[in-house]
Amino acid sequence: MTAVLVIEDDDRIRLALLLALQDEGYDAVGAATAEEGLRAQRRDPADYVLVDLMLPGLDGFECIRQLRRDDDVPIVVVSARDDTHDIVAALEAGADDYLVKPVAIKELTARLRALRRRARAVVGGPAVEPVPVLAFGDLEISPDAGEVRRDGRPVAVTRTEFRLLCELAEHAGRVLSRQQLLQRVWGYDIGDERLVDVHVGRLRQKIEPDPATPRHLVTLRGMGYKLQR
Amino acid sequence: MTAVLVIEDDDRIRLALLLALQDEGYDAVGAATAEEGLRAQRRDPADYVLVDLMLPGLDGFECIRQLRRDDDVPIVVVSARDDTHDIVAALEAGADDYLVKPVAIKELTARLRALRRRARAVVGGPAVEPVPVLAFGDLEISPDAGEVRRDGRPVAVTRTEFRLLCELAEHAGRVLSRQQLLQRVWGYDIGDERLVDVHVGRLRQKIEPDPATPRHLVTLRGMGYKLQR
DNA sequence: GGATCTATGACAGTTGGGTGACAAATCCGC
DNA sequence: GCGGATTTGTCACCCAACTGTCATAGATCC
Repeated sequence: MTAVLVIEDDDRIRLALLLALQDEGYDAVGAATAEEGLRAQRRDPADYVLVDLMLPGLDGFECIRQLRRDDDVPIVVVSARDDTHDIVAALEAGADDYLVKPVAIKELTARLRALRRRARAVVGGPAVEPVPVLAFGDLEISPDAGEVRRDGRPVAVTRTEFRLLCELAEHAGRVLSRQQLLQRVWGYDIGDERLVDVHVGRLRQKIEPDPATPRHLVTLRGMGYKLQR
Repeated sequence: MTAVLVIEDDDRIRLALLLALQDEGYDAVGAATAEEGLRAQRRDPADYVLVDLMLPGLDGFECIRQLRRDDDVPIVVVSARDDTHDIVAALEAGADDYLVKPVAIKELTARLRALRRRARAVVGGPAVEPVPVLAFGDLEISPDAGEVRRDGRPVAVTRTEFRLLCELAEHAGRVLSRQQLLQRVWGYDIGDERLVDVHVGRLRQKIEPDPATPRHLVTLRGMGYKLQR
């Protein structure tokens, strides 16, 4: 059965969603806080996660980022706030869809089905499907395969380096500030920005032909880092 | 460049969408009917398709089904109708997302990016998100990339110069007083206005073919500076 | 021609980023 | 569990690049 995790602090709404989803044939479980939800998803991963934005403690955005960090589960935001800023921020954080309360259960399930078509394409599909690769000149990154190659030869990078690289690759050509990187790779709200420098330095040692004069992973003084061709 | 096909019969809306998407760095093309859109997509497949539901002749639902029949392109419905029935029907027909007019362009592009994360896995999909560029003749400024180009060649500018340039570019064609620039670039309420001169001068050295007779970054004596084509 | 506004070169103080060293934390084979 | 290897985060130092100030020269207006 398809399992859905509903992270929502309002008991009435959570219950209503759970019942409606169960009516539609889903195996729905609830969590009242982000922390609880994250724990539940780690323990027993659902096929979809519904998350509210305004949660006590860890808020929805942070919750999304943390979910996304170690899971590719489709995430749908269900929020009372109908504000472009929130929508963009939630999607940037890693959400797949954003619905404004009150939601029609039929629409919700239709959107879940639409998401499944895409999500399933990743895991299922033909066995010999070409692994998606982001290429930057002589540099190749396969986020799904967890692999980095230079000139076709595999390069051993650590997990943190890999996440950092993926984050930069995902936004190739754009500057990402140290803050943004800390936020997206480490999930820190605040923290020592120099940490990013160190990992960028280490990454350069591995992926740049000449680490002293980076060609791909470049510094924009005062702004941040970016990955380019 | 990432291509978007916009299928929408209302000329005004189609044009507005095309312009907004082009501003965001997409290669956007339009079609006024479903038939025209289908033909365009077969001839020269875009990376995303935006489609209206109420189209003359073949309607949006049918259009989606036909697109879906021979293409896995992400499809986003942009419709004036905010009705659960329509939403469910469109998603069932094969659409990936559904937005209600009027759409915020920032939300639209955020949703396209979110879709890309999912779609990428299928066929390699669109590579990386395009980076918006402001163009002034031979001068290109890309706020997101933190990059300035002249005649296509990158120009190294410092952070302050870059901010100054972006501020001027954002209000292209309009005079900005030294006060305004100080306020917006430096955040000073008061301060030495000469400071602006110095940075304008440095910027000219870098972006003007002949810094002594500026063509883009011009002085309006007694008023301030402006950036023009 | 004088007053006012702008351009620019020089300079010193400051900032920002690269890097190596090191200790804590984590992983891994046994 | 245990011990070594690897990874991770913190720190401090150094250098290069950047910034703001000032003085002077040049341009423009009336």
